[in-house]
Amino acid sequence: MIARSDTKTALLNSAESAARRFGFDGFSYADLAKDVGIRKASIHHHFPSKADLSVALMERYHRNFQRICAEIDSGCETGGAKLQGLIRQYKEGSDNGRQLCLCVAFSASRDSLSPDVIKQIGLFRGMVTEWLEKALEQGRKDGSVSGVHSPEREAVSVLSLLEGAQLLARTDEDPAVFDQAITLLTMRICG
Amino acid sequence: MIARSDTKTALLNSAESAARRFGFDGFSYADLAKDVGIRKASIHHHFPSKADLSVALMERYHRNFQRICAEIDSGCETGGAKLQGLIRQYKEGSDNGRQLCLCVAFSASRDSLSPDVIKQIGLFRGMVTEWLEKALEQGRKDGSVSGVHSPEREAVSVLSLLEGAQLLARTDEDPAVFDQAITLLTMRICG
DNA sequence: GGCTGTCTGCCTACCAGTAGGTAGATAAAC
DNA sequence: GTTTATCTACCTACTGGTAGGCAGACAGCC
Repeated sequence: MIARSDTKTALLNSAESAARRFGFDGFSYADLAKDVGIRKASIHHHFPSKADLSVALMERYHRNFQRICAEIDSGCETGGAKLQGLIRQYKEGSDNGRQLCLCVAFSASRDSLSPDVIKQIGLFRGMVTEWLEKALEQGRKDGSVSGVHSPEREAVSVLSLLEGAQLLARTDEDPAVFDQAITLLTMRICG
Repeated sequence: MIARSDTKTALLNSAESAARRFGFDGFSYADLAKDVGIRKASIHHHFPSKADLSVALMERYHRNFQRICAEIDSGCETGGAKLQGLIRQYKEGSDNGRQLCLCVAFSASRDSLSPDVIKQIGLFRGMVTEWLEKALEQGRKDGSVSGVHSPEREAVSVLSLLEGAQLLARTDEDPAVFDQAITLLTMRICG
């Protein structure tokens, strides 16, 4: 049994890529079917509804991102270095302005989403915000981030800046715009 | 002739509201027709295609926003006060987290958009960025904004923060999230 | 004044294509 | 012999868009 459910993974991969490029309303089961190479109806076997698929998408995205955050933690000494690590992640995630973070893509179509997906977006943001708060706190203590007053409030603000930067870079499909857009953050990272 | 084209305005109003709530792919001609009270086909008389409608939407949005910026300019003394004015505008524009700036809503669906609309988004952002650059420059000179080093780079970053803040506030439909999300900016406005 | 042609704004009726989703069959795997 | 993964064939609802008609306003002209 090489792959109990390669198809399921292939569907998630295809759906994630499509959602991040076209948004929640911008891709269909027919698109996925063509991409993965099975019939449209067969997708319903793996994900009964588009809402189920979206939730599964967010859950996987959440897990992956959590793992990446842990890797940054273990690979970086200072709070500033950790912030740099997350910035790199968001920049790479935007694929040179060709796509968005999944929760940015979903947020924009909020009112087309199922309540479960909205809940997942909240959980994801909560996880990232908590991580950012710790990194900022550490950066304040070790002097690698300047001007930190309220790690809690600023964590939300940093996330907001990163998501906004992806959005701006997306319009021009230009990674340089991303770098410029996060100036308010980078100018404060010392080490 | 009370109204040569009230219908056209009504269509633009309905479409703007829908686009900002559901995104570009989240509203249809049928929705607009029902909302405005004419038949779906009649919309094509005013806007031959959805691309035409979207361009008209962005143009009107651009003009309105430009007027608002001018009003802020004439009503505020310091650079910091002008920034506060723009922040208020973005917060009010998000209608307590129930909708987004039109160009945020459109950006997320970029690959479903016509090239003309993408161009319009660029023009809008250029206009706001230029305005922000002047406000930051002024704030540096009059001391109402602290830590300004490169008004040009930081202008893009401020816009990115404002758009990101709308996005975050949207998920929870909570205006308090917006306030928290712009901390990186407000902590630097002195007067 | 009345006549005529044009323009505006809307209508009904329709198109091909696509959306997400369902029913039921089939064949292989455990 | 049930479970798993897929298929064909279909459904209803809706997508943006088109064709053609029609009532009223508005001009210029006699």
